[in-house]
Amino acid sequence: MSEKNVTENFITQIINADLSSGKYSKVVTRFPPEPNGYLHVGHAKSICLNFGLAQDYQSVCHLRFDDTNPEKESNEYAEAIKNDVRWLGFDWNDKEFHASDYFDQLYQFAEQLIEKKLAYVDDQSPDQIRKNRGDFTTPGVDSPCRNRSVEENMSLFRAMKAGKFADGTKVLRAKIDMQSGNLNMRDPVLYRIRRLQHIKTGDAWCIYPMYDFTHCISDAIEGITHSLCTLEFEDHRPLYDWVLDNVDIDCHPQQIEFSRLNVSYTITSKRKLNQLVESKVVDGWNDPRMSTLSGMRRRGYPPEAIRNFVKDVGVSKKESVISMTVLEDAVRDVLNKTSPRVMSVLRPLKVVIENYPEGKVEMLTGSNHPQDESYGTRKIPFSRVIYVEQDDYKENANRKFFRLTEGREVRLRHAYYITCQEAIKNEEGQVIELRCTYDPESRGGTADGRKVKGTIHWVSAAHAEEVEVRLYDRLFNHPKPASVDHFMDSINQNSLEVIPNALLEPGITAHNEDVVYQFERNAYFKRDRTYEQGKPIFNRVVTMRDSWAKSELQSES
RNA sequence: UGGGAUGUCGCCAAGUGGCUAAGGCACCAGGUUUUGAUCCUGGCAUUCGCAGGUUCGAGUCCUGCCAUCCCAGCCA
Repeated sequence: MSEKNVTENFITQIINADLSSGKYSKVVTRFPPEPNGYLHVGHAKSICLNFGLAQDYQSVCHLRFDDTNPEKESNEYAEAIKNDVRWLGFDWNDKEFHASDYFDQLYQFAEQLIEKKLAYVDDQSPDQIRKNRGDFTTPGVDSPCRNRSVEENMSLFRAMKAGKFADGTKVLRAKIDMQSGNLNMRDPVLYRIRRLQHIKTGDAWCIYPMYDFTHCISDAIEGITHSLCTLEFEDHRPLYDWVLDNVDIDCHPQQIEFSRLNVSYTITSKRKLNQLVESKVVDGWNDPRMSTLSGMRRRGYPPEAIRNFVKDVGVSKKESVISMTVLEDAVRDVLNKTSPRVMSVLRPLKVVIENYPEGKVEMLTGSNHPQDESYGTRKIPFSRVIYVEQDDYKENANRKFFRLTEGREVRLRHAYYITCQEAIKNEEGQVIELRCTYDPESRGGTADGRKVKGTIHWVSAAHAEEVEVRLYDRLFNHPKPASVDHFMDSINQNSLEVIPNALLEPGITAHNEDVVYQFERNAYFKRDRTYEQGKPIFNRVVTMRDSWAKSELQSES
């Protein structure tokens, strides 16, 4: 991968052309969330694009809160958004702005439009406005208020601002074209009356500007060069340009649309995400299964992995759904390089090593990372009674099974060769214990040139720590849950499996509480810091590739 | 049926008329390995939504058709 944050795409081509033609000498971008919810993967694409572009062009990206609708906005969301952007690895320095910073200027520009006979106050009800807008095949009908005089419009608009009218009784509209094929151009509403506390301006205003009027002007005021947004705003671009063309401002940013990021088996709609939270299907907005940045953070996804993922996926105008495997691969790629290795047995099966002295404890040395010596080594206690994974024993196993079965010898990771002598069953016929013997000469290497196919992990019974482990799987069964009629019906009922008493080698939970570990031969896990009572909890970040399990699955079917 | 957009391998995505259509993920086959992980090697679109046309030459240009997505908030 190149050192660039953003790989070449149609937007960088536009920027390069603008730079070489001399249209701009620097680029300024912006990430403009409305503080009315939590950020999710989809936002990650916009963040990485806008901030990444700014870095690539030695420039700046503004963080601008699009706070023009006090109805759903809160400071709590704004703080969470800032936290998430920082976590993702980006910084806006002192370039934090709010659309509300421009309310005065916006108001002046609105009066300008009135003076230019390009805006008017409309008395129609929302219902009448909707009816008169027409539809795809029917042209709109001019409002009876459309030809009010400049003076009348001005005094009416000032009266709106002064709070002389009730909420919803009047709006300021742009006078464009009620016949336009683009419904956004059929005299769009510019200002509405709404008596609500605003997170920044309190009750200073009772009229609030609409997105289409605010966004372009905010961009222009801040000197944004390239205003990047998602595809659904394509139809708004003519209006974006109309406003800037008709208002006295000497900056005209270019709006460029790209396709949203959709990931298979996930949902990013704010409404639906909220439904998951409200119905308690998940454990809050930061549930490790959520597509929110806070969820991915809690899950243990490294921010670098998300950045790499977004970069891998690219930027285009094609509507797409990226397979979750691409995200998982990006997560594994980072984790493989950065996670210390550790041994943990999730589903324990007792093993007694008959020829190992009772009461003896050896401290064996294990490397913390097989490919990176800088991670060092650690001491792991070994004794007569250990636990291995239930899956690592199979009765009457064939030659392809490299693990334990009667008479077969395997390597215990970082320890000795053991041979399974006997499996002890309970009354129901389940194997509850293995009797094995070990080869004292086999510690640390092949003693006599004997090779074993399998190496399995283990923990010493007397030393292991009990931990709770949570195994997460995709939240939905359907690859495009957003496309089904009732998305709640496609929820994967097995998206969380709790293992209350897994066993972890000692010495791990006492320190480095936020590192992601690889439980060898198993998966990556990160300590859940939202629960502090009781035994330590580990969330599974992502599984490892498992070609054995895959081939087993195939041979079954 | 109005307006706006998009169609290149299972999923993304390069390609801007001229060598045999990049790359990643997935998948398949081997090799290394004290993780059936990692790593390494090889395979994986005679063809670019379809049909015509222009051209010595077209995924790239033209015409027509088809498919999909977005738009009728005083949301963003």
